[in-house]
Amino acid sequence: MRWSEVDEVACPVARGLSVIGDAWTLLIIRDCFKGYTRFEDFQSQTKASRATLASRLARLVDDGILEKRSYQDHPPRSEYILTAKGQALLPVLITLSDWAQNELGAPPPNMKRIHSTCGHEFKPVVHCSECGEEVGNDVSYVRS
Amino acid sequence: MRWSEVDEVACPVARGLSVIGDAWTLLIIRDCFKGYTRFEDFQSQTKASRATLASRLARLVDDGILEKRSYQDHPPRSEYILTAKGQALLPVLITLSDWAQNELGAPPPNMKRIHSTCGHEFKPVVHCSECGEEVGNDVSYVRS
DNA sequence: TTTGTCAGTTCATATTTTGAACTTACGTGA
DNA sequence: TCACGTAAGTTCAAAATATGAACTGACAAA
Repeated sequence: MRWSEVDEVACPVARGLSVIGDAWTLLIIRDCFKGYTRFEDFQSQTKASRATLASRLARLVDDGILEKRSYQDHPPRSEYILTAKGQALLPVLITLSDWAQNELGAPPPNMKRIHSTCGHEFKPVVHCSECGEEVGNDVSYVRS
Repeated sequence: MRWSEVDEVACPVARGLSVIGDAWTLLIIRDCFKGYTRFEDFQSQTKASRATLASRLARLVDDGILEKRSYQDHPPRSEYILTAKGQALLPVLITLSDWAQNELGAPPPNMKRIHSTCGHEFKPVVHCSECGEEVGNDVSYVRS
């Protein structure tokens, strides 16, 4: 099976990965969260080749993760903005970043994550929707 | 820059993606969480080509995400088990799966996620480590 | 007039991925 | 004993993708 066909698999992880699971894509989205919006920004931040970058951006627009907006007509210039669908990826980025820091010894990001409501820099803590308690490694999967 | 060089970038997201950010890798890890351990299992579940699968498994072992255990010597047969580092990826998989279900309309997984401590199927809810309240879209990033 | 910016595209060359067949070593049933 | 079946890969040629560098087009600033 080609990677381009994973979107046909009936599994939410596979479907998610068909959109954001290849090289460079999540790096571009990370930059969107940092506030970057333009082609040249993405190029200098990710260092992906220009051709790859152009194709990734087009796919993300196609998939409704980014919105392409023209900010000038002559010459045509565009910027890319996260849609709601794209913004909903924040938890994925957060958990990935935390995993890399805890398990790979990756350096902390050069950005602080602030909970706007309380104003503090924070770590995300996962709780159980049913009992309200914090969830750690006490998760298991059973066939349904 | 080649994708194989992203591991040199000083950013936790990039470092994380250098390990799990390419096609097939996270799909293999998903299967590990489902309890699969063998080459043929991964092949029939992911449908990645055998060559790609072999190279991904080797990389995951190299990176300490999976442990390769021999379960028979003649002929040599191995199984792959998640290490603690690998198990720590569960939140990434959960958030990705939930995003795909909510935003892509992906079907629910064929597995139930159980909070062993309380015994219920649950949804993960992210809380703020500082104020304890639930965190939604009220997250912002500022340069530090 | 030269240089710079921006959002790409084009191109020839590398690198990766693909499916299919092959390998090795055993077990099973006829 | 012979033909299959299983398992974990490897090998191969062909196809698909990615790469860096150069180019484009339209403008702006020095």
